[in-house]
Amino acid sequence: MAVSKETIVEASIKILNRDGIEGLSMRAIAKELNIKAASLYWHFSGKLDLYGAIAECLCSYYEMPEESCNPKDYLVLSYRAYRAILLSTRDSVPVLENSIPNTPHRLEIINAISKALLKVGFKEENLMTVSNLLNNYVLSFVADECRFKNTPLDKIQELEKMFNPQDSLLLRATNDFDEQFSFGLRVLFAGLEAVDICAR
Amino acid sequence: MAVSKETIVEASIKILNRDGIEGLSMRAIAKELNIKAASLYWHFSGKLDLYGAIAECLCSYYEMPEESCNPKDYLVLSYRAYRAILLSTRDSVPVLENSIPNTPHRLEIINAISKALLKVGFKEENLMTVSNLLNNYVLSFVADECRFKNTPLDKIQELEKMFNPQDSLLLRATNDFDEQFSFGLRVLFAGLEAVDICAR
DNA sequence: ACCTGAACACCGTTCAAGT
DNA sequence: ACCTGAACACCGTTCAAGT
Repeated sequence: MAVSKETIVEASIKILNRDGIEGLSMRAIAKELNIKAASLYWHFSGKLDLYGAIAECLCSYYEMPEESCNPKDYLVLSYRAYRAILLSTRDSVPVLENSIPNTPHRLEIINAISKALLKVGFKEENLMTVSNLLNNYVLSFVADECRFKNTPLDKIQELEKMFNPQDSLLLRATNDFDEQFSFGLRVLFAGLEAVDICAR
Repeated sequence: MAVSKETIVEASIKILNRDGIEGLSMRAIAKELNIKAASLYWHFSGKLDLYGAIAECLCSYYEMPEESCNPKDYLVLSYRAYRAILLSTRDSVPVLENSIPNTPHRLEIINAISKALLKVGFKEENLMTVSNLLNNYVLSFVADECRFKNTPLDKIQELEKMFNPQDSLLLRATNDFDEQFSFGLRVLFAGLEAVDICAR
């Protein structure tokens, strides 16, 4: 049974979750599929092309919120769903960052969010700036979140002592990631409205 | 004449500016200094240790703004200076991201900014959250800025057409990076105040 | 104290050749 | 259409040995 783009992507995601992006070598993917690394180049032009396919697959699981509700809630729900996808697969952030969002599902997400941003009242000329700001927020938040979750407790306490010689404020602050993520979103939306590139 | 940690870092920065982080291999650094790659391991425990030293060196050029002016201006000037350092050396962002900020100059910057954030009125329990938000903003902004500047014009126009079938709004929006950077900072500060984790 | 040679265990990618 | 063997040009890191 011949492999396909789909089975290669599937195997890649399996390896990502097991070994992280460090372990995602062409040879490792090939081994997972019982073929040789060179064969992968018949399906993909190179590693970045494969990253693009992985990212596209991840984004295909994106659950579009209901159109009906008000556009601001829609945006918050969109970004929550975006984060959920990023959290579902280990090291998804560098995969997304190193691939161009020119595939159907990724463009669909971008378009849906762009439309909602315009509905909320952001000026069209600021659309790219605003969506970049929000996109970077989500990506860097999740990257930090994963780094934190993959750091052993003693290392964290070591770092804590450096930044805050008193006591462990850091841990208390960073424990609830859902709440922290929502907090950041509130900050960004409030800020964007206040700086009145918003029409209303 | 034997090399030292300093000359190794110097050579590394030279290579970064010339070839980017892809070109910064242990062998390339050694060649630049007319030694062999294995020798570097007498000075540094590994590549991440070297990244830490490069980051520390870059941060030593940080120009602390005057203490006297009001704390909010101080913060804006701090983040501008931070961005200036990141822009001064190619691919500095991944170097910073992959090293632990436990060296003197980096801690100095973190402490100075923390103090200013508290002065502005942010609650101590939110200090880490707020400074992470701002730090991530600067890093991801500069990463995008560099990506944009290193992308040939025809590639950019190709992408533009994908996101905005009408015309080239993107280019107009992203031309002035200084202004864009300040815009993002204004958004974040306005948002942080509005979400009233700010005491005043 | 500082450096090297040689090796180990890897990478991504190419390409003629196989079926 | 799909895969392989073999090679090319690299990596980071270790370690006994040299001066």
